[in-house]
Amino acid sequence: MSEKELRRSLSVFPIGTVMKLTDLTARQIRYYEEQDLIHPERSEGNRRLYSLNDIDVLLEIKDYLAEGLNMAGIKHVYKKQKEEEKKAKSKQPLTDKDVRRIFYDEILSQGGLSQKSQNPFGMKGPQL
DNA sequence: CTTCTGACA
DNA sequence: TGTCAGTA
Repeated sequence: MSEKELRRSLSVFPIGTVMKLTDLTARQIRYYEEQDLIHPERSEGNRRLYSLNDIDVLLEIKDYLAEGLNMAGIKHVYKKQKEEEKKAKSKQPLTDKDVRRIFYDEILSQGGLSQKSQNPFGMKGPQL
């Protein structure tokens, strides 16, 4: 692991800072943690400490939500993303955008995973 | 003052 | 998801 990755993984921000950086409510941020989408560490006083990586994920989740995906859809994306990561280690490296495009198509073609009252019409498509 | 967990008129 | 309570 490079030093840069290590630093991005250091948990140092309290939830208040993450709220301002992501525009998400504390309720949402904690909920996504329950869904195992992020894994913040805890301080001595049991306070959550987030890393830059956690913030990036939160920002991505916000995008997926805006694109009309519900929790099931988002979890599906990350699940598939991990599967691809393993394959990529032995084969050709897949970029983050490739992963997004591939699963965006896959998910939408299946029709499901989109949020009920949202996107009554069509989705705009991934911003690549 | 900020964050945490649990709960729901 | 919002929000209120009672803490730490």
